[in-house]
Amino acid sequence: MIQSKPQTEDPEVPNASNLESLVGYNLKRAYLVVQEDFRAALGEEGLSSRVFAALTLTVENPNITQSALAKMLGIERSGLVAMVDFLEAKKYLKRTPVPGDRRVQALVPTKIGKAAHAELIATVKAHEDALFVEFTAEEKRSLLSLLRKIRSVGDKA
Amino acid sequence: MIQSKPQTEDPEVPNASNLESLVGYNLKRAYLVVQEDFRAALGEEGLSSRVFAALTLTVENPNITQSALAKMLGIERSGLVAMVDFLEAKKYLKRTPVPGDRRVQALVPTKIGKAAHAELIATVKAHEDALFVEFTAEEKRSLLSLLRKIRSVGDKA
DNA sequence: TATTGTTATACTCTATAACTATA
DNA sequence: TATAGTTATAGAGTATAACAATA
Repeated sequence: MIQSKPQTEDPEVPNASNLESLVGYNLKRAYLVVQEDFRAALGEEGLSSRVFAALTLTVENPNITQSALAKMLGIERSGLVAMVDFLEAKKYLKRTPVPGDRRVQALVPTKIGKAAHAELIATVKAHEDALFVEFTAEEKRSLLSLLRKIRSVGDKA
Repeated sequence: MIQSKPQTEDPEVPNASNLESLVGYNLKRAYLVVQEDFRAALGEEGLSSRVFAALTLTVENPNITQSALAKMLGIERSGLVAMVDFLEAKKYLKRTPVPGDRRVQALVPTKIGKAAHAELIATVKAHEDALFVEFTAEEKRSLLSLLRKIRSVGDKA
């Protein structure tokens, strides 16, 4: 007969839900915590984390194409259009014609965009430093390493 | 002057993007890998991870109220209505009146629901076992522990 | 007054498919 | 034929606000 009482395989968390032993569930819950703090740190008018990521990669890789950027972000190119529209409207980058292939629009960060990005990076790093203040350096290293390992599993699939 | 070349604070990943050193970015990317594999494991007609979580907590906590369930899942009670509708339509649970408080609809898992849940749990655990086959037991323990620690930080905020 | 479940509504993020202009 | 960017559209997931019934 099926027990209705909470079961667990994790002896360190007595009576925990089955969900507590699942990486997927814990990843989602943890992500939401960090995401919410990210939003709070950047404020009401702040960039979303996805637009921040797009700006970061553009500043780090000037003249990147939208297709290449979408690939780096792991999203479809169609999803990038509105983000690039937004960043261009803010004068953070320019769509720029590429000599030799008139299909391509390279993304070039502006001076304003680079300055804004430098400030944003500082703000975001401060938000994570504050949020993870109870984590040792070794714990943060370990966490990042394990998360990257999950991504590498996904790359093979 | 601001450098346009990729910067990093992580000496183990030379020339990595600033994004690689951010927990939030890595959490999201890792979550998407696991989420995609979850969907594939449960198939085209399978439950979504959120509905699976709702069913799991209902089976583990029979007679739970919708408000309590929403709180456990970390979502608004309005968001639960469609999920409970779906699970009730599948005959996995029943909305049941509670004597003494006619506002409340307790959620009671059916025999069908409990059996389906037992199978689902097995499928989901198999999907994670396969996905994390390259992870040592210690790595999985460490990962779960660190993710729970992030959640506990969120609880305080 | 407060709470439970509900509805209506809207917003974010994302994907798919089809279009255009090039190549 | 294939690719880059774009548009239109739709779906999942979630939140907010308001409501009726009940406490």
